[in-house]
Amino acid sequence: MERRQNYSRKREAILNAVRGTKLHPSAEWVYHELKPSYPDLSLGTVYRNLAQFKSDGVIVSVGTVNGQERFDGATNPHSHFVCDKCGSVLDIEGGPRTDVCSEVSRRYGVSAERCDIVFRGTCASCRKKSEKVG
Amino acid sequence: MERRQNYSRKREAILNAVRGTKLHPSAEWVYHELKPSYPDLSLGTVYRNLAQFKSDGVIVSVGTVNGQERFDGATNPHSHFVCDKCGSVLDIEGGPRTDVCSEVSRRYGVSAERCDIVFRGTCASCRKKSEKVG
DNA sequence: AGAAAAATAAAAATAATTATCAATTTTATT
DNA sequence: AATAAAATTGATAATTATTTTTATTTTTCT
Repeated sequence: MERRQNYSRKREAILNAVRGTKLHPSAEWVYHELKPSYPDLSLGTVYRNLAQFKSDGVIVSVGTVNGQERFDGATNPHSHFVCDKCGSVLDIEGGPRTDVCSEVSRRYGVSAERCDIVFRGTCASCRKKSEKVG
Repeated sequence: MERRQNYSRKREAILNAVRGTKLHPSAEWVYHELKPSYPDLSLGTVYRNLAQFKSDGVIVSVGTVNGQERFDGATNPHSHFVCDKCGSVLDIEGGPRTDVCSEVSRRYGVSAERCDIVFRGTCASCRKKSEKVG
């Protein structure tokens, strides 16, 4: 008989933590989020499980922001906005991504399976702060 | 009188190394590329100058591939393809990026200045290799 | 319950990047 | 060309994010 997956409490909690926020969290964030409820949680476990989820396609990597990899529990095709000032990540809905992927695959002879679109600039909140100061 | 920039031999060589390749190199790559011609070149100098160029907008970051930041000396708007197997990065020309940026800025109240589109999958060369093996 | 397999904690190890600082190179001035 | 001032560098240490290791614990199977 084949093994079940996801049969650890902590593994479940890690996945739920990623799915339960719009913050596109880092491993560190997940760790600190769960530490109160799971006092013996280890940071290595968070990293190990996030890597597993990512390679299983259960979660997705948004890329590296300020040196830390950020994750997204929503796997439906969408883009992201990253604030260069505070590093916050925002979901951007829409966009004809699968079309573009097959177009690129054909034109360049590659096999483009995913297409990550990342907008960068200043988020609304940081824009307000800049106005007040400068 | 104001200071000139770029008045170091090594700094110039670093910029030329990035501009002179389509490989979208990492700091390490640039270092090994220049080491023969500049035997006393230090890796820290490469990192320091790449960071400077990047913040000056003279070069651009393609993002992190296998834990290493990759750079592009071409700053004209274009997208990239990253091979998940070998980590090679390919330029993808075209795409209505500035339009999309202002659209996103308006819709989400942010200030999207750049839009990085990264395709991921398997490159032509790695596809061939897979065919031979599997 | 008890054995086998998988997952974990804690700590050490790695790898990429950044900071430090004395020495060198470059530029400006004489 | 000599010199002073400023910027840049090499070498090394320090950080930081992430991965690996191993003994122990948890989970599943019987």
